Amino acid sequence: MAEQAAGAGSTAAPSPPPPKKLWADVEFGDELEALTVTEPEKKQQQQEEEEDLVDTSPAETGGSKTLKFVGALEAETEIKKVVADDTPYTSAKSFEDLKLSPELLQGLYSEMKFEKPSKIQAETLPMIVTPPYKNLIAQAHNGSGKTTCFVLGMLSRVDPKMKAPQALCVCPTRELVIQNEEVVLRMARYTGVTTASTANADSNSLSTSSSRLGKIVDQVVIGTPGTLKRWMTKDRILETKHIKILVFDEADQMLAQDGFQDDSMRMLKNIERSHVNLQVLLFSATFSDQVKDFAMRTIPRANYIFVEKEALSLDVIKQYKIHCPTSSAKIDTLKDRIFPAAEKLGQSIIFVRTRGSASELHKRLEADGHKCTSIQGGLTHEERDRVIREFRSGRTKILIATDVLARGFDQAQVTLVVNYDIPVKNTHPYEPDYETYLHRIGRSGRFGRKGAAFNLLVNEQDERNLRKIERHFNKMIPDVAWDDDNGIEQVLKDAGLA
DNA sequence: AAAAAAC
Repeated sequence: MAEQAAGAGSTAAPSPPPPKKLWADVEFGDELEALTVTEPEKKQQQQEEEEDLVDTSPAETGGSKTLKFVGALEAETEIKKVVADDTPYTSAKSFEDLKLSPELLQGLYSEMKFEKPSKIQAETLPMIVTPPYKNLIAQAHNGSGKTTCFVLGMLSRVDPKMKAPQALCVCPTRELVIQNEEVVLRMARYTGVTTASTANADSNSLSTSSSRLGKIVDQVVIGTPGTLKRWMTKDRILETKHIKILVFDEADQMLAQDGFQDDSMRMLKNIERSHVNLQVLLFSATFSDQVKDFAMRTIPRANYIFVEKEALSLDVIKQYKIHCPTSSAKIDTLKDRIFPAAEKLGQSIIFVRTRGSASELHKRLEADGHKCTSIQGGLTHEERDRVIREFRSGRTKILIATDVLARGFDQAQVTLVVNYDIPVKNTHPYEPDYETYLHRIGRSGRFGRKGAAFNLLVNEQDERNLRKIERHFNKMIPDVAWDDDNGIEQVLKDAGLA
């Protein structure tokens, strides 16, 4: 792709080029998030009243130690918002409320086609863009518009005239880096802000980034932890002294001990050394209690927004379990029952546990004449990019993936997720991985669209793990018979998909 | 006893 050939240095967009279609004809769901306002009028009024109450209430004293509880904004979704001090925030009813630059507003309206802030945007954006630019830990449902929150946060704070990195966004996968960079580039279209990303750098095989480039002059830098760390330390091409805002996307994974905690902490410390008031933003759909504790200790004096875990398993995604007597019944169920129904619907992602099973399942399905592709971390970057490009364009309907794609991947056409393997932690014995489960099924049903998820169970351990998942989210997951194709058709009809 | 990044 042309933009990759440009390398890590500059994907500059000073004057608006003719609208270029990214990812072929596929739109990012983000475009829709601000348009879909499902919130009933009454509820919104109620919310505004609560906000007003908060804003007019006498300021409490006591400094940063006393957290002020703002209250459940919306009883049904159990959102808990707490501000770290007495800064009054009013939720943004329009993007104009945020005092953004005209260029940025133009990007929001004419490029992104946004009309008004989504719910999470209305709540978090004032916290992000209002001085004194406090830290924020924010949890919001899958597909509710988190990306826009932190991208707008970064863009509203950088100075296009200063040719140095001022905003840094760290993501867990290459695919997410690319996706987020696309959003930044589109939103920044009229601002003159440029971006650098680790994905551009390492897909270019001409040379390594360090030998080819001088210091990065782009205002917004997006990347995966390993390369970013190298850019800061060994290569010394990423200057951190002007960075004002640091974003962790999929923050719970970035801070998890078995995730990227070490890299993230090192980067944070590295940047903080030269910053008195670095603004740190954490965004994710999930925060396990353990990671939540760690995040709140690590990012002190932060505003935060959390959602009860029960409220996260969205009812828009219909979930089912299918008991399969044997492993071969599992693959038959996939081929003979699920695929015929799925192919009519849109696109599907089949999640498996290991790299090996991803390519093995891919081979077996292909040998049986099923058109599909697979992606996992063992592929080369070029192969990964190609697979994603084909899926984005709609040329492939069925994508087999490891958890490389479990989080953040935003493709509106995905209507069906299959957990060919139930997500488990790497513990003795396997425990279900609740967060990964939620992220996986959240690849479907983006922005209030319909979606369905099938869990294939083959042994007692699978059964146990799914029961635990049901209990954890306090959600009954109904059965479908493995050998009854009418059953699956019927269920998809119930889900509003067939 | 995995996956993600990257050495």
